[in-house]
Amino acid sequence: MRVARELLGAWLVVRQGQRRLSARIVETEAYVARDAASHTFRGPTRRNRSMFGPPGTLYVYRIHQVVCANVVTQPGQAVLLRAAEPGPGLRGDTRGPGRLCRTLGITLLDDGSDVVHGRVEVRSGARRTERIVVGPRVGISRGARRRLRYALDGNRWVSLPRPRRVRPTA
DNA sequence: GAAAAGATTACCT
DNA sequence: GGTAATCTTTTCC
Repeated sequence: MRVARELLGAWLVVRQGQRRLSARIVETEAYVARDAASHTFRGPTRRNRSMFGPPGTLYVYRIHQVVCANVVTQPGQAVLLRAAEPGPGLRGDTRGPGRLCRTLGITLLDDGSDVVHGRVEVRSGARRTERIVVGPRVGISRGARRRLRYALDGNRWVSLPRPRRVRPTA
């Protein structure tokens, strides 16, 4: 979950042919070991196999009609990218994990790729002075109370409901 | 082989 | 604020 905080402010860059779509990550959620809400809770399956890959692996899965993207931190653990602020020239809605992937063009084909050398790239950038807020995770029924959701305080691209509690330690 | 649930989103009242 | 859409993966018989 340390990585979940470090990813805040990082740039997500997707190569789309000649174009490069970029957005700045403003909201994440951590899914850790022995976490009942995690897809890895019941062991490896065909869907979550890339989540057991090495750190830096992209885990993309489908839910309902959309796909969501995660960055693997340790085998079996990952950080869900929930929202981002559109970069220069990027238009579209990137508020929410499904819309973020749709707007940036991330698909199931990117599942298992490397976020350093792959088509979908994460560039850690210097975070500004924004504070980090934490709150309960959303959209899940098990382990929802754990405060593993992180966001940049006051950023308008953070999805609702917004976390409110300012993180205790700087 | 059949049934249930889901890390969501959009649209209705 | 509540519910439906929609379909894949997982789970159970």
